[in-house]
Amino acid sequence: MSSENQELRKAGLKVTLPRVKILQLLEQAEDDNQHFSAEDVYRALMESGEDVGLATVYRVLTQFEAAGLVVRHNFEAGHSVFELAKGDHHDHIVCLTTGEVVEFFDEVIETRQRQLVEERGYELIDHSLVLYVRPKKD
Amino acid sequence: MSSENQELRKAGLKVTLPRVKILQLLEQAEDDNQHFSAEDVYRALMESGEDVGLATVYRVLTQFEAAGLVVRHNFEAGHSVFELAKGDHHDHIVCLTTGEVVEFFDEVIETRQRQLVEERGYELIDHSLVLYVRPKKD
DNA sequence: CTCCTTGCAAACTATTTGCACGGAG
DNA sequence: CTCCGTGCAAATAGTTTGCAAGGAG
Repeated sequence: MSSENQELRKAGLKVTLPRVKILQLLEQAEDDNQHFSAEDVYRALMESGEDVGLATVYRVLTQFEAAGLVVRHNFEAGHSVFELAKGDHHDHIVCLTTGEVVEFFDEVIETRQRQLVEERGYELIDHSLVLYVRPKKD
Repeated sequence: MSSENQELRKAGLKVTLPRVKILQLLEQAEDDNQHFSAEDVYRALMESGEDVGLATVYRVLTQFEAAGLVVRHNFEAGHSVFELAKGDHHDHIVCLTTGEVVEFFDEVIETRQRQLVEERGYELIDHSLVLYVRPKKD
């Protein structure tokens, strides 16, 4: 019994082929390419011969997000990308030249954010930090 | 001769009614409401009796962005908001309860960002930091 | 069996573009 | 005058939804 099935059940979702396939795909993602658009997922499924509709991909990803299995990012306008929720929070560095996405976590920044928000009488619910970079030339 | 006209010329744009009106609107924005979607701008113009097409609003805002007069943000998926570029860089706190947007600038975070990117062999081109909050209940 | 899911197509939302006319310089 | 800029409608891109058929428990 694959672990995906249990994760799905735990999330209150029936174990169906599209859900299992999509979850597998996200879990098997290379370290350097863990961020997928709905199209990416759709294309990958097509290529491995799975006959899943794009609408289903969107539905499944949205359900996964609601269940906390997946996190949705909006690095750029016009489309979302999804990545498997690995429990740990992290922010992103997006390379404008190569499109590469690097994850990072920095306690100094995290702490400072909480402080700034507190000072202004708010409670920090979530945050999004994206650093857009280019390879250092020299 | 209004200052808007000069700003437009400096940006290499002809002085036309839609451009002047939109620029005025952005400049006259209240301190607590400086972030407009294209729809917001369009609606405001309609209400003041100006007959400008939504397509033109998009075109003008995009030109303003290219000219550096305006900055575009994607706080949430599905639509952009624009604010007048005031020269200074700042980040945003978005209240999930009231929709309010507060600007802030923190040197500790700014410095740290540059550091993190350098360490990884990149050059920081731009960044986007949005803190999503709720009013502190007590 | 009974719902939850799915595929497909149509619907939607935000934004962009083609085109002929109108206005700025 | 000569183009650039504009309004309108049609086109696009990403995402969502209605519906009837299919599948999980």
